[in-house]
Amino acid sequence: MPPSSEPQSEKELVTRARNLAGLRLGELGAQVGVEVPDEAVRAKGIAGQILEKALGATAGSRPEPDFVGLGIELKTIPLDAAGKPKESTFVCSISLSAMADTEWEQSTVLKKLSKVLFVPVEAASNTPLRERRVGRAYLWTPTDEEKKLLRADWERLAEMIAAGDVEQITGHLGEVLQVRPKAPHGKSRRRAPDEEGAVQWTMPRGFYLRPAFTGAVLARLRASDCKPNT
Amino acid sequence: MPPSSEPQSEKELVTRARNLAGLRLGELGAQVGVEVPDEAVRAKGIAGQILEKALGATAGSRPEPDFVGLGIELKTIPLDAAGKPKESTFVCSISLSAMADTEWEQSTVLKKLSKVLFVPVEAASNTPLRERRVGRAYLWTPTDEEKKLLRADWERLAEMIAAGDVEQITGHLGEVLQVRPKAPHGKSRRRAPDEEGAVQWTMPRGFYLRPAFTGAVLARLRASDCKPNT
DNA sequence: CAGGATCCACTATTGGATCCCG
DNA sequence: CGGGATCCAATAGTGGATCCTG
Repeated sequence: MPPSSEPQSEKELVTRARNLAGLRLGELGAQVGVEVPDEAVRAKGIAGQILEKALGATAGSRPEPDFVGLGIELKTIPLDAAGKPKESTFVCSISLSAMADTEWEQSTVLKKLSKVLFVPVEAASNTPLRERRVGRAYLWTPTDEEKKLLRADWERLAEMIAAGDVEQITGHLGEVLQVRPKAPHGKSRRRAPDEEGAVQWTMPRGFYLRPAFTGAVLARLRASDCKPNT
Repeated sequence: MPPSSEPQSEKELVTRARNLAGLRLGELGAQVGVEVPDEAVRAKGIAGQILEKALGATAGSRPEPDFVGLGIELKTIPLDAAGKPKESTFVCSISLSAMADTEWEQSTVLKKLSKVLFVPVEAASNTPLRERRVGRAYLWTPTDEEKKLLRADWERLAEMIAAGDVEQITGHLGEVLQVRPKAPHGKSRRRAPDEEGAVQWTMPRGFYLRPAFTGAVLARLRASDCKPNT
């Protein structure tokens, strides 16, 4: 199986994704021409890259939805032995200087999260990378309640950034959406406005969804399997 | 100030207790004739004993409410630097053999918790015992919702004990009420019925309230200070 | 022993730091 | 560098063990 072509409809995408359930990363990687390393520390992100190819995602590393034509973002979710998300989910990098003149409705966070295909992947650390299985995929659009939570966190954080208080932000802030470093190492720096609008150099950051939030989302989507009419 | 006499009304008790707010355990201990050791590990329970004397509790170590005439139980709650309960709250020992023929309505847990005077005490471990201050006291009667939670946990746990499954009980069980060891050391043993009703020797245990539960109760009671009419 | 509880080793969580690819 | 994320040291939480007094 070569890397797939882009699916032409939501239905086709979900069908394809669900047909991958049960496959191991080793098999799936081989099918799309990606070798899976032994060491997990040298392979961060590889599950996401394999699934992009297997499902025909087109955006590459451009700032667009993975499935451009469908406006759908692909996210793999690492699950622990109990089936709960093991890690937070990266949403997007933050352009610190652009936050001051952006509204929630135009934000990259809302765009990225408007329609997401979540693909769970086993990630118990004692299971070798190659043996980890793909789970059942779900297409998610935030409910009004979920949007309200995201928006409240985003506005609080955006305001702090716009005010130049980026150094006061820690990963503790935000009930469901948090800001954390997003950099190759701790010494990376980029420009941001400070309290007086002058430039300061600060660490690059990104928005992340907390594991408890993605866990609740997955639980809701799984429950909907039992009530096909809702 | 000598040890107090028993207060004659709820109102008198609460007034007395609130007049202690702000005092340090060292001062209060001196007033009632209790010397406060330096080492906290040698003084478990001393805050409770000082407050019993200061408020005129009468029951001693009998299985009765601390204020017999008023039917009120006294509990000190250790608070961390953030004002949240640091430890679980001991409710009562469990007579394992008596659980089989006891209903919730007659249980010691319900009796003990029907009316409780909670007295918070500072307990940040870097604050010396003598310097820890008494906080604002609150008289608590469980709401219907709180009673429902307590009852559900109690019935589940009582059933396990009655069935002889006491060794299967861990501190993980119970949303607000849990069962944990209550013994001078890990080798204490007492008799309990086993699965077939024969005797088995097991560790003495007690019921405890989880810190998250007492924290929520205190938060509700504090909030009521702002709305005196509710 | 019953009643007053806290101690503290261990587990679970988390958030700052880091790694690969195109 | 932007996009795909996970690693793992440090902190928070918990529950089994323990301590004092009358």
